[in-house]
Amino acid sequence: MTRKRSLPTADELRVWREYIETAEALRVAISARLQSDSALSPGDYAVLLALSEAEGHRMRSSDLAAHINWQRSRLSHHLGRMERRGLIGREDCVTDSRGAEVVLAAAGAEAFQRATVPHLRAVRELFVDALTPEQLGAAGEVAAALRAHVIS
Amino acid sequence: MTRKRSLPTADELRVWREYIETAEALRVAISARLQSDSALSPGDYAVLLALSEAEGHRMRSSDLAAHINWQRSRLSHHLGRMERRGLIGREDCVTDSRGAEVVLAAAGAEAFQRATVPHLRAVRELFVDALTPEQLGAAGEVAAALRAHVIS
DNA sequence: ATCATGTGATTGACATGTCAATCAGGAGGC
DNA sequence: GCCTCCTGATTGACATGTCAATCACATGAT
Repeated sequence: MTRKRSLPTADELRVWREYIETAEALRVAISARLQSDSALSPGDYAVLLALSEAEGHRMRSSDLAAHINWQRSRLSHHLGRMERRGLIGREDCVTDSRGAEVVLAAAGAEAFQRATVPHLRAVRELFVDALTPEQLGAAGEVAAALRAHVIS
Repeated sequence: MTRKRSLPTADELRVWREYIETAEALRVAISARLQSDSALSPGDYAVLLALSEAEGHRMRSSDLAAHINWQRSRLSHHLGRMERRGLIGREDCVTDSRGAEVVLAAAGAEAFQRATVPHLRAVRELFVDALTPEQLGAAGEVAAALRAHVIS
């Protein structure tokens, strides 16, 4: 009957705003917990998590960037800051002189240890506990549908 | 029977990651559309939208910050950049010499006009069209539940 | 070997965001 | 008036993020 509308209705727009603002508020809240529990930013945590799970607690810079889905230049800047704080180190790569290996430093491993349980607890308290099991399932489905649509 | 777990299960964690990463990916995708359609950032758009809807296309700086839910310092920095680009202007406030009034400039009004329809179309295409009506409703409920829980 | 081309990583310039400090002007008590 | 305290707004220092340019080395063709 009616042609497909090209613009969202007021209700659809309201849901969009709630969706995006809520996700942002959650991100901020979880970041704040992480920061106060362990003095790590979400970026620090992502890097340290990847290194902790890596063979020998070390990884090629490019592989690390791909693993956490970052641009290389972003990683390079972030590693510079993390290196200054003693959380990670950088070494030359044996098999490719262009390459750099990122190594988990002792302080980094310790900070990550300190961060992980409180962080997971925060995810549970702020996200999982806010939703009924049905809502949690729905959230997963919505994310999957959106992801499939955005990527394609 | 079992005590409440303090940490999320692997499934719960997976949903969390999908949720937060998808929201981020959507934010980036919508930003990119906005940027290429109108050379405006999401921050620019929020400011221009508020000014466009304001009486006389002008607003007190603090009111504007409260309206779009920004810290005052963030707004101040952003207005500085927008002023340099000629999108807005700043005038002294008549009733309070401390205050500043932010005014929509001609270039800002024009850029906003150019941005709004493509932006709404992008929201429809990337968000609304990705979801069934049931999923859209569920997304709204999930956001409401999370928001209520995070705020409290 | 040398040269062109591609790849790994860093860098610089800039936009964006936070926090704490500052600064100017209002508001009330005296 | 004058002093103190509160409030509106800006600023500076820094963390974070993007993009384009750069630089060094690897790789393959000749």
